[in-house]
Amino acid sequence: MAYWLMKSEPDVFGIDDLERVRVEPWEGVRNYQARNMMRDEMQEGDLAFFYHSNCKVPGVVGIMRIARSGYPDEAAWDPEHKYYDPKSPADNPRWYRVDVAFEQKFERVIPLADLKQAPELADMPLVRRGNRLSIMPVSEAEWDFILSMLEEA
DNA sequence: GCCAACGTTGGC
DNA sequence: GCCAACGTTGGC
Repeated sequence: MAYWLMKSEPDVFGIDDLERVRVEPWEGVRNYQARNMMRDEMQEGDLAFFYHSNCKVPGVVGIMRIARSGYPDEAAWDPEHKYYDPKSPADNPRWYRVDVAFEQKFERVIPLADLKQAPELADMPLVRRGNRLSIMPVSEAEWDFILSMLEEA
């Protein structure tokens, strides 16, 4: 089983939204690196940190589970849709999504500022300057370390 | 709201 | 195939 981290803006879709709907297609990813991970690597049963970006306190806010591995992002086919992409025809889909299921909302946010301070996490794309990758793999050691940060004051 | 960093587009 | 211009991301 693999671990991941997935970013979303809470104003658009946050952990509370996921808790309410329980399962949600993670649509609208329009970056090839992230696409490849969803299409080729994410497996049902994998766990992912839910990360809030572009908000007052960016950070890790909970855990979700991959409920369905990669399949074409149908939003790309709908001209009315925000995520429509005419270059992604139905017979040759360019964009993919996975379904995610709510697992857990943390008692508190683990702020990006704290993640940046931990030498154990220095290799994560998340803490590297200028990195905009919205989906990234997390090693088991990084996963465990981030969870351990919850215990701290 | 600002702006640095990055990915994508499109002219050539 | 290069690279400047542009749009987007996302922290601050």
